[in-house]
Amino acid sequence: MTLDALPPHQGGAEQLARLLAQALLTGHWQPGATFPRELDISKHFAVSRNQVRNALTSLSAAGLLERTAGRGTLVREMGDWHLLDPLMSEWMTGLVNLDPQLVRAIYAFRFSAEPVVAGLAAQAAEVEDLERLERAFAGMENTAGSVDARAEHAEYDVAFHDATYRASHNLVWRQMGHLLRPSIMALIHGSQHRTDTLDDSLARHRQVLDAIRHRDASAAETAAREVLRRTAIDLGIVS
Amino acid sequence: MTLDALPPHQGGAEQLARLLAQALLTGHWQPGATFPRELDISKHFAVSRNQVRNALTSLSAAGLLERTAGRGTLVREMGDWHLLDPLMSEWMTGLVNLDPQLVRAIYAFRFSAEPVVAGLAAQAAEVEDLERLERAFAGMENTAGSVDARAEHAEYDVAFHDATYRASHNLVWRQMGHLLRPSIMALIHGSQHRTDTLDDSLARHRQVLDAIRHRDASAAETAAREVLRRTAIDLGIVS
DNA sequence: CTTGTTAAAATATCAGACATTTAATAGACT
DNA sequence: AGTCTATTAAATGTCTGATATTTTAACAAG
Repeated sequence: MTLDALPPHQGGAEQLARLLAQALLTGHWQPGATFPRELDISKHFAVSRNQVRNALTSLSAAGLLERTAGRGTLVREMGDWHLLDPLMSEWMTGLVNLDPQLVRAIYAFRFSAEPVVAGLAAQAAEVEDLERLERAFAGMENTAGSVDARAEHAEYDVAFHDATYRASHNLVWRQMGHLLRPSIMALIHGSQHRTDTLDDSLARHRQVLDAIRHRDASAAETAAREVLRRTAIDLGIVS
Repeated sequence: MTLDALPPHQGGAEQLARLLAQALLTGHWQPGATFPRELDISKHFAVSRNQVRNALTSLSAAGLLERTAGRGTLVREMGDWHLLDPLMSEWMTGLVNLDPQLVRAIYAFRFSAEPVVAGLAAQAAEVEDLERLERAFAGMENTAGSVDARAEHAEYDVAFHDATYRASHNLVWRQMGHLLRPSIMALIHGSQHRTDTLDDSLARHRQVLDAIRHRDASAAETAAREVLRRTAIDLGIVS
């Protein structure tokens, strides 16, 4: 695959990194293939070799590329990607072409992990955590009806789950909140948005919130599982 | 804090990055403090400014530093560290001065996560996964007695838990295996190494292996919890 | 007291030469 | 023929010095 299929580029090595990363994430290059040379990228986008090198440094730090002197740059396979690198989450948000296998993997992770996280949150949540959760939930309620507030609703959805991870008060779990945005965003398309399912989703989120508020760990676990269950069934993760 | 307290340096930006990272990880600089300037580091270690910039790029990608043009380089607090970055795990291994709060956080994560992972492994393990687990367990058995094989025993211990994460066959869980090495290594010091507790540990690992082999998810969960329980009690994570 | 200007200091970027590593190729010797 | 050894080419890595940009602080003018 060549560079010609990519959109133009404007300003900054970070933008260039995002551009190339998104191309890699959506499978524009086969794993194991050789990536274009630095000078070719430099010519194509009319940027300095430095910018290219900075961008490629980010991509190889994220496990998307493997560079060796003399040989060139190789495209790594999905299993080598650093899915928990915050940069990866940033690059993934807004992509509608994400590999379904990847979406499934991330959601399967959430389906197994979030009940535990909710349980920990119920044990460790402080006042500010509850306030964050309540703000996010209120936002979800307010934006539930209108069709043109779907993006905003998704943001509150992300905020709710992220608040759950943060409420666990564990440094490691908290970092995984980064995965939420791409995971939730990737599923907006392809979901039904019927009013009854939306009400259902709201009710289940409320149960999570209540369980955490009452410091009931096992109730929070089952409630979190219920929140994710329907989508998990749709994705074939659980029956 | 100045650079004078750091050991000398030899060869490569990666080595320099490791050196500085380990200094940051062990708290040589206070969060919020300003890090030495590029040129000062360059002078002090007698390396080119390029090497310094490459090293600092890694450190800021890992969330250890925050660099802004004109202002300088600031030291970030522990909550901002990217604990799941593989480079971080590499830098942490071999450190005996790790912040106890960090060790506790990582272990608390494992204590909540590994039962789930073991359960998934019981559902998803394939032949090669079982072989990996058995090889690691056999290594643990063979190195259990001798005192001077403690390091080797720890390696097999890491391999066993890593094999569990891999057996879950989930791309996200698999990445978290990186955390195992620093977590296990950090606990070798300070543990008792009494023969009976070691036998006990071996027996519990065997139960995990057997549960996965028999595809018994809930048995694997409880067995994994038992493996981690004693240390969790010692660290005050659970009572 | 506020605003605008200037100067200093730090990181960011650029350009070009040079170094190092890797792979392929051509030759020489057995 | 086959194998080992130079040689060459091509790619990434590194160095150096100059320049650009950003931020902060000092200071002067209104």
